[in-house]
Amino acid sequence: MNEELLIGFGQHVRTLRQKLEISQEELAANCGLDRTYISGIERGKRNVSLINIFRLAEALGSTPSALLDFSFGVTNE
Amino acid sequence: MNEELLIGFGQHVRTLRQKLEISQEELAANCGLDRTYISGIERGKRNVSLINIFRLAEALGSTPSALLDFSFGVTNE
DNA sequence: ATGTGACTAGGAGTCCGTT
DNA sequence: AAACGGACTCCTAGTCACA
Repeated sequence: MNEELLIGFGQHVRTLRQKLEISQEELAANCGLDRTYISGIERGKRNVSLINIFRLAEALGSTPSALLDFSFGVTNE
Repeated sequence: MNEELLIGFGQHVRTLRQKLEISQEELAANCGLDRTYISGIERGKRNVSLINIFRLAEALGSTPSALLDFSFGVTNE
């Protein structure tokens, strides 16, 4: 299911952010996005688009490719 | 700039599709998207969202991570 | 410092067609 | 087979007040 995918992505973003020991607010500032938007992403409520994936990756000191490299419960048949 | 990013992504999609020797129409059918939408993506006119990146990756016999692993002219900065 | 619901504008994505 | 356009629906980007 798609929901799982967004949640998996969000958790991955959160993990990377916490590794940097920065708040959602700081991350938001670093990539020019809104704090509540970051919150929505980490909770899997947002279907982020390509451009914002690149922005996030940069702000997280990672790469877009690495940002999509996560496992998620493939409830999908 | 963002435009370069979308174009880079689009070219990468096109390359992968041509390796499979399938048409845009076939790719569209394989990932449940519209033919004209695929065309737009390959031309760098579309800012694809996360869920569709995953769908494209699957239909291309690749991974989302690999799909974002391309270089693009960083006209940025 | 974060979660959440609601909101508008604009873009994602579809469907018709022509070149 | 693919580029491109118009018109359409619905969702995402981005922001707000508030829990």
